[in-house]
Amino acid sequence: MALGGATMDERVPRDFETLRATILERRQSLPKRIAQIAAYALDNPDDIAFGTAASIAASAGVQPSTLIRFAQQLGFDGFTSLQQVFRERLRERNSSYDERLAALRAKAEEGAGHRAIFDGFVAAASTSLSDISRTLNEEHFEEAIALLAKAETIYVLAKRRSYPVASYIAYALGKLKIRNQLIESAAGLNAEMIGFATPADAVIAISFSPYAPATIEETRTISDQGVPIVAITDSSFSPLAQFAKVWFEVAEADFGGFRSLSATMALAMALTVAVGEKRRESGRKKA
Amino acid sequence: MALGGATMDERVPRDFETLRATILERRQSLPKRIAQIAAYALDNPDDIAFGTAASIAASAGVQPSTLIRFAQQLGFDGFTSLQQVFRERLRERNSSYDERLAALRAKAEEGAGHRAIFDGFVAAASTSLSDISRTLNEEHFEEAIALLAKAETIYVLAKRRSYPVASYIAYALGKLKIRNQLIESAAGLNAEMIGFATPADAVIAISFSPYAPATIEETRTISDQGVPIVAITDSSFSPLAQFAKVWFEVAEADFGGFRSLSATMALAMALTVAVGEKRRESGRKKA
DNA sequence: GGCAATATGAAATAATAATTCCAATCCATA
DNA sequence: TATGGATTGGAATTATTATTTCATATTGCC
Repeated sequence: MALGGATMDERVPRDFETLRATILERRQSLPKRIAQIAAYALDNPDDIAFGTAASIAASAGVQPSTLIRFAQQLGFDGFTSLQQVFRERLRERNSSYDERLAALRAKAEEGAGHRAIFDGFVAAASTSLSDISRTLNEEHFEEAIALLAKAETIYVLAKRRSYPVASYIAYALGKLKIRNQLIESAAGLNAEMIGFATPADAVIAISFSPYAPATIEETRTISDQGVPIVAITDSSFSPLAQFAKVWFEVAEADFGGFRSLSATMALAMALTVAVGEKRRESGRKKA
Repeated sequence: MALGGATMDERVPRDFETLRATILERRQSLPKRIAQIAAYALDNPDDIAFGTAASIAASAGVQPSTLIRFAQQLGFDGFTSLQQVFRERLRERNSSYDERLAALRAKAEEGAGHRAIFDGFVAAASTSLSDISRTLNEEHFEEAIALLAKAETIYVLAKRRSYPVASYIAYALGKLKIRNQLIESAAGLNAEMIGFATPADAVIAISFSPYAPATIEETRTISDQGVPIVAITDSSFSPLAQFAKVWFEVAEADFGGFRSLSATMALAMALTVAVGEKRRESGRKKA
């Protein structure tokens, strides 16, 4: 009996894109282990290009024979010829990458197409990141961590453009099992929520110009209750700064009227994880 | 008597640039055939990376044994270890940030202060950005824009980790006066909201592994209603991909267990703004 | 031009890696 | 729940590839 493999009409994918398309098309019908190696192949194409059948199989958690069966199902006569496709891809990419990049730059500069918009946002994000990594005040950073680490509940306060950052902070704090409360306006009960905060808690408030009046108001209120505040904002003249124990000035580059959030996000994540770390440490000390 | 090779003080070049320099420096003193293979190696580094000793030797017009002698003269113990340097070079071109990230991770793990955590998040974000800017499929990008631009209402669907992106998209679409609906679960009315979508609308669905079951379910439902879907996800094997008209694969680097969102954010913003642009264009044409 | 040291070619050998084969397991179907 | 077919794991086999060896050629030096 013939193997499924090389019947007459079978087209063997010669280039990576075709191969990729073929795999995706068939993935529903692939057996479990074969599907596993298929996913691994598309996710780590470089490993396929460089590894040996045994090493790749081990990384993907299957037997070498499965890897060969996978190749054969696709119409190749063995692993070696499948590997050629992955190698070819690397060669082509590297040889033409510089040229392609140059072409893209030229196109973007003459303002053609939507790619320029994408490149603009990527550039804005990169700029913001390198900016914040240069200017971050480490003392403030440590202070903020200390302040947040000893809070009973961390309140997270942000509206409009800053809201995505707040929701990611809330998500991350939750994952780290740190009690937190995101102040959202859905039910119009913000004032009540805020009322529960005490000086034993802490607040992360985020707001950029034009500052959402609600954020300012709520920050003022919560500050009056004696709750310490860590603020992330875009200028030392920000109305948030006056209420905050510690504040960070983050300059985000903008493109097409929308400012990047990447620097703020990076800072927010670093704060969150560092607070988690600090809590683990002091928890250990106490125990 | 010993071969010239491995005397005590000999430093074996570990990276391509050092190797290259070493070869150029010694080339005067190399015997004829060795010089021949040396020249070939520098001119066709990709061949060295992927070929077999026999095939390379044939292309360069020498014997395999010469190739091995060449490697040994440089201090390697054989062709195989020389070849590693050429392969490493190809890999590094793709991911030069990866090493830096790995180093930062190690540093953060051995408790080297909170600054390392911050640097880690910045590095993860930069890596993700440079990655997506290299791999974005422009055709898919244009398709997605076209599809979203002609939608009556754009539904935005994401949970948990992806939710911040969704909320930013909703914010930006609102600013651009594009009708949109963020599918949130607050009131438990998702099913009803989704029910309103028609084939004249469109969906942006975002989900990363581990895929929130609710997102998958809702995407399936809305897809069954014939609403075209643009998906942003992290692997072509993502369950979202099968429902989507167009999908983007975004590989976000992670740090401390939290993946960056910067690439996804940049893509999301670019999509949003490009859709706004496209609408203005076609609006003008009609008027 | 002769001698020694070095370099080269070609085939033999050793090492490594791909592939095949068969028994065990899983899965769907009656 | 029994049965047949497909799938999988793991070792045995085969193929490929790197390396070594040794005889031969070349080069530089006296």
